[in-house]
Amino acid sequence: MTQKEAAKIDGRIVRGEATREKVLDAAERLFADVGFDGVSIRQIAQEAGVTLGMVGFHGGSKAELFDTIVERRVSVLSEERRKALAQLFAAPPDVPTLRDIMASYVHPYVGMASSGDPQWQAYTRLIAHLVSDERWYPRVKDHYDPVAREYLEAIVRIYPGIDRTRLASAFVMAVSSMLSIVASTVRISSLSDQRDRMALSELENVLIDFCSGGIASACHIVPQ
Amino acid sequence: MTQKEAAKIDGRIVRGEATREKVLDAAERLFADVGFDGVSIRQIAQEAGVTLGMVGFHGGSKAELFDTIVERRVSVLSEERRKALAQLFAAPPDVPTLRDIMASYVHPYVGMASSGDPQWQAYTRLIAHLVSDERWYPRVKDHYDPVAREYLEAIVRIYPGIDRTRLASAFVMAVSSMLSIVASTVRISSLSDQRDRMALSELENVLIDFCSGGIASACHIVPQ
DNA sequence: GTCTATATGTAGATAGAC
DNA sequence: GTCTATCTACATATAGAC
Repeated sequence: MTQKEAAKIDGRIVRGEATREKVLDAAERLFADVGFDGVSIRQIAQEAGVTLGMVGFHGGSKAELFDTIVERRVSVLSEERRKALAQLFAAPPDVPTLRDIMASYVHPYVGMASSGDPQWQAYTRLIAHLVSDERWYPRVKDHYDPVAREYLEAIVRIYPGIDRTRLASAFVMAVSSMLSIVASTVRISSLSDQRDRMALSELENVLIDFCSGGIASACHIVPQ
Repeated sequence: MTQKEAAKIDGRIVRGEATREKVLDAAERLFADVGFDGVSIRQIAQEAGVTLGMVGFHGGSKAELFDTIVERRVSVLSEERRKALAQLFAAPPDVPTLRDIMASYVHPYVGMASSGDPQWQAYTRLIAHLVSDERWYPRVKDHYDPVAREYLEAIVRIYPGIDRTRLASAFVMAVSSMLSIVASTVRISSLSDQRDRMALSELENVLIDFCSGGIASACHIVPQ
């Protein structure tokens, strides 16, 4: 019996899924605003429009709830990036530039943030909290590291003589600036009108120039 | 009557100052580890080795305590940066490079972090939390913005035709990467031995290359 | 699946003795 | 200046009725 058939038969299951999503979405928004410790489960319940018990039932403990929220976004983003990177190397005669590679890393993230989906916007703010959090950073790091390593190797393929230690450090710096600028831009634009969504798209080019130029400079490479 | 004379006459005043410092230092370390909401006043009291009432007496409310901790570092750092920037422009025939300017912004911060003072190390981790925090960021922003503006104007003086909007964005990106990389490096090295303190000094050059190269690239400038 | 009620602990802040 | 004791509110988590 498929899930869909089950949903047909028993209305409570679909209602349950809807409730679960309301809980996760509300928690994502609140965690994004004030971080893990700044939010109470009661606030999440109120934001989601459900009772306190429902948060525990669908989300488990507060920490489990947080983990769930992070994990459901990671795979989507990693998939986008892998596809973008593969596409760059798909046409053998054309060698992608460092800027191309960084653009393919940055663009999916900015794309999610500027898609208009308030949940993805919340997620970018949530992630920005995590990079300075000793408790959660190791976990998200494990999720994002595999793809980041693929990007480092792609850069090494183009610049075989590159200093790998410097490259790794510079890449972390680039990611930090991306997370921070997107989160703060989203934070500002989510308070105002449509016009500001353009700002993020324009900022994307500045960000990509900054990241690729910064890495090139840090690794003593002549971008070409 | 000077404070010192008062201290001589009444021993409680010096003891009180010492207690106050213990409270502020302990709070700084704990806020750095887990952020504002992750710490209880009781934990601060225990870390400082004082009673709960003492934290309230010397630190005021939790928010006031936090403000005090941030403010006592800002002036020191801003002073260092202003001195460094003025020195760059002190010898009129020599025009400082963009890299020189960014180095004079980054170096004081890295210097405090790598000085070995655990309180300055804690502060760098604390600041890293704030940039993604809606409640505190506006306040520290007000503290740091004046000096940042002086740096932007210094860069404009060297590159009069520069795109100021791009420059401002790129500068924020550079600062973000600095805050993040210093905090995470300090976090790692504070758990291990002296040898790792070298790492931050070496990383400083990579960071300065990254920031200046990134800004140059984002502003379509040819660094020279 | 959903709700109410509650068990159990901890939060920030302060009053009052010394 | 310092300590103890306590007020009031809110936290997480779950048991049990529906």
